[in-house]
Amino acid sequence: MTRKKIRDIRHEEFIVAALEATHKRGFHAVTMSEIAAEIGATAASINYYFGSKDKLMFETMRHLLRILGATHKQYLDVALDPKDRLRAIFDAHFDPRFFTPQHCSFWVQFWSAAPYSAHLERLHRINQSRVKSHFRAELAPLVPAPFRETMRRILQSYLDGVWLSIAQADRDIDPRHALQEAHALIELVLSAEVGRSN
Amino acid sequence: MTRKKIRDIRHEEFIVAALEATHKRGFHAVTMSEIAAEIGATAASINYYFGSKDKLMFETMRHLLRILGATHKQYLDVALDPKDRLRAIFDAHFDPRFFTPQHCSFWVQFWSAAPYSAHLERLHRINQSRVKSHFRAELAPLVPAPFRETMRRILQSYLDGVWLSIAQADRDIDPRHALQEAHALIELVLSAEVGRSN
DNA sequence: AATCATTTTTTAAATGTCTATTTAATTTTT
DNA sequence: AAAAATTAAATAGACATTTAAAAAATGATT
Repeated sequence: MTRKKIRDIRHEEFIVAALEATHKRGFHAVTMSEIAAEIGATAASINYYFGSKDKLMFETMRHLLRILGATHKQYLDVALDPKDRLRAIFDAHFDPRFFTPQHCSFWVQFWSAAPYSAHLERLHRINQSRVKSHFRAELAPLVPAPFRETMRRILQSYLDGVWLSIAQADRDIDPRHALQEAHALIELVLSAEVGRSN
Repeated sequence: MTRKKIRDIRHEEFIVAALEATHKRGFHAVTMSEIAAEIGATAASINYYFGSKDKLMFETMRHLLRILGATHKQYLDVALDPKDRLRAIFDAHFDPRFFTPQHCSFWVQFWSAAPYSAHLERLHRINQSRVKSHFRAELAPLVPAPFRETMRRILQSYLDGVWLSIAQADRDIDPRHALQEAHALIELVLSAEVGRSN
């Protein structure tokens, strides 16, 4: 077995700490010391490993995006038909491993911070177009071209909106319920009578 | 004519300044000086009129909520049937007076800041339940009870999601297009075949 | 109209706090 | 012994808020 390097262990620990501390205190309000305290370390060691607070936040976000991508891939691998593939996007976003208050909080704060940081914005844009092109590809065999973009934007806005509402609600959320509702929306979109838009 | 008090003039000026400056720099990054500079004033005068930065932000948010409420009322007043009344919620949110990059930015940042400020959270909760109960009331005559809550959450999440995407996109947005798409979603929701909700 | 006292508005500068980052030394691991 | 990891303390900059004084407006009285 490849013995884990301390560097890698700390990287992961601090990222988890950043998620937790940010959830508690907010993206901007959270301090280096608070994050470090989360794992009984000291602020200086964050800089030793990450270089700066911004870089830690950046890496934390990348971490979330990697999980999301990998989870999505898993669902795609077992999808049997076009509808399954479309569902896979929601399945990934609403996967219990991913769909936690901590993650939703961080995600929403990332959204609101992205327009003001070149690095975060780049990350955001990359993910946004990734999701967009997946939606497009999966909708292609299911929805006729003239309505496809409208349906895509509806689905994508809905997806973002749900995350937002989770980040706000402090009560615990049931991923299965969110997923069920997303599937209901998919049915709705796919059952749309062609010819009556607006 | 009631001559406007200086106090009222400044109140409005600073709120507009806060919206503009926050749009440029972000909710947390923006400084008192930047806001004041927006109207050629000085940071100290903000405190003279508002007491603190937090209070200015609070008042700015209240200002947005007042506009939203009033606009909604206008649309309700001319609504002829239940569907119009449902549309009125979207009409208000997507009204050109309201649906600007500045407003969307501020709104999204408010969302992400609310969980960490008792005052902002209260404001947020009030608005959230206001919108929620309007949706419920307007959907009542249009959608049978078993599906109503699901449909409401879909519509409401979609609404929030659109705002989010506007705050991100720096390109200008066409309110009419957003509205058209919202109306398409309403049609979709109302045309749902009862009995097939996955 | 003009003066002047009073109140309102505005500002420059001072204050004090908070916090990311750096540094230099210490502890732990290899 | 050398390298890696960790920390306490120092540094430095940013910024909201306070303070005390100046400037502008107000209005009553000549």
